[in-house]
Amino acid sequence: MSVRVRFAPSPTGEPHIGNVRTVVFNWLFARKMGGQFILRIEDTDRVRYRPETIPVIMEGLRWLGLDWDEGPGLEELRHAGVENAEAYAVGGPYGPYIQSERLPLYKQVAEELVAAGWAYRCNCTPERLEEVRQTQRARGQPPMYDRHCRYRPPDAISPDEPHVIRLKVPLTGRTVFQDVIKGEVVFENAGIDDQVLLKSDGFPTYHLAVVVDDHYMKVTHVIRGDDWVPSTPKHVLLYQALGWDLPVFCHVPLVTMPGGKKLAKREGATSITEFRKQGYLAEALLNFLALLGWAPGEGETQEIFRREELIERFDLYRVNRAPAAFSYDKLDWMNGVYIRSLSPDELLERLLPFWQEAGLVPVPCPPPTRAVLRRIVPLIQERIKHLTDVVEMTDFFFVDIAPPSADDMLAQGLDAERAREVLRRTREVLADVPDFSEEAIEPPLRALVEELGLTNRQVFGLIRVATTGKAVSPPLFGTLSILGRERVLARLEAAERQFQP
RNA sequence: GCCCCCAUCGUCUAGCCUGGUUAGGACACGGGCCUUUCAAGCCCGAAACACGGGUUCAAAUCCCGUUGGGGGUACCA
Repeated sequence: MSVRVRFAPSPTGEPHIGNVRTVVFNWLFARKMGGQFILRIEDTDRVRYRPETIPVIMEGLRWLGLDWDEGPGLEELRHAGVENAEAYAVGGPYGPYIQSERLPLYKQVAEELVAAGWAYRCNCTPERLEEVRQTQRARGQPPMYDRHCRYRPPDAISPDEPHVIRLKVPLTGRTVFQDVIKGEVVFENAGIDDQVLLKSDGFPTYHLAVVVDDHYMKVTHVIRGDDWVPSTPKHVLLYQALGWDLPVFCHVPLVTMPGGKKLAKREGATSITEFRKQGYLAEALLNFLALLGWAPGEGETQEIFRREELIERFDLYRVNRAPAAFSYDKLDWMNGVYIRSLSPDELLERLLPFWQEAGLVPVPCPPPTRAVLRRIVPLIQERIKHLTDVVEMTDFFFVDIAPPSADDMLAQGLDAERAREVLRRTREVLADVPDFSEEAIEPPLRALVEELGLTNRQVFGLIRVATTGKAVSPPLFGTLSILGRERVLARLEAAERQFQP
């Protein structure tokens, strides 16, 4: 039987990076096993529901290269109010893939459970429930539903009045399940709450919906975050009540923030959209995420794995049991590695939107500008860790700079008189070179250093500040060449004027 | 509180299952080389088996406990 796994986000916002890592494991496992990866939208929480996040979630997955074999089709996406639904519709033989489109199914299963004595109706008010919990807490007891309605006559609550349906958890015994990375996990039934399966608004809770859908969608491996472990016995009970085969459970450890603390906005990106905006490459993020909690083992020290290599080597059974802290440092390094591995043309394509976003390059990019960009790229390729870094590093190519302060230009220890001389002589030399190519510029400039009896650092440093306005810039000769004679001479002159009394 | 999970350098990890390693790699960090700045690259360095008991000739590896961390405890997922 073919492996079938799923990612089932709740459209209440963008999944945080820990969830995304879990998706990566699901996807990798499906691809590795030649199985199917299913996308299912779990929109059963009507209070927090935000339909506009559905396409955002899908865009994120696509950007990362995590394609799904089955998922919401055209009609369901339109029902959900997704604009441009055609762009996202995939469909599949076990749809619908949006839970709000499957309500009758959940209702039917819940009623079957009631009829079979595995569930019961409950019309306790939220107020009563809260009261019960309060007193339990006060007594130091675990807060659980007190099963008030469980012991009322079956016809005490009419199917027509508002009520919920709860799972009738066995009072004794234990529920056991096997987990791919944890092994056997045991729960005492006495500690398991009579979970609500069907809410009073007719929507199922996660617990009912996930079991029903995973069953009917023929999901073979439930790979999800560790936080679901305590709910799993409820699901197991449901499978048993329904007489359905259990899927293989695999609870992967959670991802924490660098400090080891819970994932939270604040410091750094937490969603795919944010990483994308901050100039990370999809292939770098994928590589990084795959290695967060998983390693090929067997003494392997390689860390850079292309998508195909990840698929080939990924092993669900080797996923680490301990939680992993997200490391922006390591991601940044890896992003740099991927940036450096790109061809200059490819890098240019990736960089273009960031230059445009910053307003440095027009949209669309005119061919002559593109030619200039193509010359800039090799100069900055090994100097950026994020695509966004290019903006600050190259802005002086596109906009006029203010003449640098005298202080900035004297940072290399020259006095004003000397600095003026250097700038003047540089201007003379550069005015004379036959063409403004890097090759034509470098030798006379080096000769000038000799002539003035100064160091490379002193002379080139000054020229750098004068022409780019920065103490740190791409390599000088290439930079000057791209800037062009006219602008270089003008900036040198402006810089020189800074020393006029 | 109760339940569940987890524990190797600061971080990600290899090693653990099938006890015997100078406990390996990477990021970050420190130093050096290269060098027009910054990077990149190369070399070197510092850095870990949480603690306590067992079992054993031998424990990072197996068992128990402690501590610590995380998760769950909703008509959220």
